[in-house]
Amino acid sequence: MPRRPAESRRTAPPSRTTRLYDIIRILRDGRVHRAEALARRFRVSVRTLYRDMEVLAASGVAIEGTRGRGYRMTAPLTLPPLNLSFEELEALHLGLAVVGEAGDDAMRQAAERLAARIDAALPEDGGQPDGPGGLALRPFGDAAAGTRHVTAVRAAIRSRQKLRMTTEGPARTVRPLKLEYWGRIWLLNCWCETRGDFARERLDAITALTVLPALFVDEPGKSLSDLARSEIGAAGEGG
Amino acid sequence: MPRRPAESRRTAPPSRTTRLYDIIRILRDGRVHRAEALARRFRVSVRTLYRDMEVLAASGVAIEGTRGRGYRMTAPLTLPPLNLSFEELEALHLGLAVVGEAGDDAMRQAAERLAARIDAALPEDGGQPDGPGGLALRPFGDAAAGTRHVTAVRAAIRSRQKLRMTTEGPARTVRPLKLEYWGRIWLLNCWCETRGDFARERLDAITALTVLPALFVDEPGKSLSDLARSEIGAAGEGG
DNA sequence: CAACAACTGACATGAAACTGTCAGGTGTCA
DNA sequence: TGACACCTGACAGTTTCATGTCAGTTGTTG
Repeated sequence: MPRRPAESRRTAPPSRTTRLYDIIRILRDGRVHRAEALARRFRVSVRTLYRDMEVLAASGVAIEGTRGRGYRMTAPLTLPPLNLSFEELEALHLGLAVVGEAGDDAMRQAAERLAARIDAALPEDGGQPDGPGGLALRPFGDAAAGTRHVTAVRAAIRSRQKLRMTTEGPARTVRPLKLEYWGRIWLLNCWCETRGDFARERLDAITALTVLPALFVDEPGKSLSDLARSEIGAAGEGG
Repeated sequence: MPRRPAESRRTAPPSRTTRLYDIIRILRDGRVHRAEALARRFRVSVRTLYRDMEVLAASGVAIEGTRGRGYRMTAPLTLPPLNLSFEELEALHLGLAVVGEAGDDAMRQAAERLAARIDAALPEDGGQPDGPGGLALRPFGDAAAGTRHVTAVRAAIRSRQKLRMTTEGPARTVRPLKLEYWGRIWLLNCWCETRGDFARERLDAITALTVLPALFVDEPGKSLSDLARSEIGAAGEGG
């Protein structure tokens, strides 16, 4: 059967794809729509309209149908498929983790929901997701535990407040100097008052953290620039 | 023509959808692959392989083909289409704005790039995007300006540090009490020492902000609970 | 400049998808 | 409890899509 030229689509019944997009546009008004009315509007059977709704739902469009009532869209915003570098994924994850800790209730819940859904959308085994469009990558996992303290630590660095922290040993008092980020792991560089030496602590290993009211000032041999010098010395020796 | 039962797919040539997913899996190694080799591997013609690449690219998969060389994937991570509530979009945007301000250089750049691309992916006019899967909604706009001070203000609230701020009048010293979030606008509820009264300031209106070392304690009539009582009183009178 | 490999349109064929019809089941609401 | 409207499987007929073939174009690299 010879294919109709594209311009005849204006008078031909619309393709299924076109109809699906049009259904989305209509539903975006947030109102309830009955399948029979939509079917009539697109001049298809109600069975076809039910098939359409099934396909849209399977494609990830947030549609909900209720017996005795009709269809409505539950999330009117849709991001298209996004290709991310690893850095962008980390930024996305970190940003949602920060909002998940620091935002007000509604914002925190929204951030947590979104992070969970992004996590679910990126399964670890690379398996094919149920619906079309998805791709498999790696999960967010427990990285939120590592970001839990970022906000507090960063603020303490800025306001030069000492920290009392526990990792696996006894609690220690430290002067937080700088944060580093190594792909999913945050490292705190600090002067440890308890041990009298510089230390590097992974934030995800901190089990208890208290921001102390005590402030600190730079002292010779214990500042960020001293840390940098000791690193340069160590790097020089190492080769 | 009777439809083959699903289980016979295991011995039948794979469906196009399966092949497309398999192509993505292969390309994810980051290496260059020639179309002829992929075609041989999937036992299809090279023309079909070229059609597949066109469909994958149109679906948002980050593939690039170079004449004389082959195909490779340029962004190995892909988020599928995500349906977002307005709150989730705000959380996403806020999270990226925070990382864009607070992250280290690589993280900040990644956050800014991603926010820009999300912004671009949600055009204002609600038009149908070029490829399948995407939907149009509203742009991010300039909300980052309003989030610039969130981190500092929140930390000041927690550590009970006074703030010196300028909006459109002269600089004022305030005691930050609580932050509220009203869909893209952050409001700071505070006791204004300069004016001797409670005040509500929009964070995006703050042009200069300094976190003072001075701390404050609750005083009768000037605390968060006093603010709540004054709000209840006003609400009671109003209706 | 030649080799390499991406890239594209047109056509015919067979397979797959879409559609309407039919019959029947199910949850919500007043 | 009845009205309402969602929901689903099976079947047959129609339409669309995927594919291979063919011929030709184009950009990159050494």
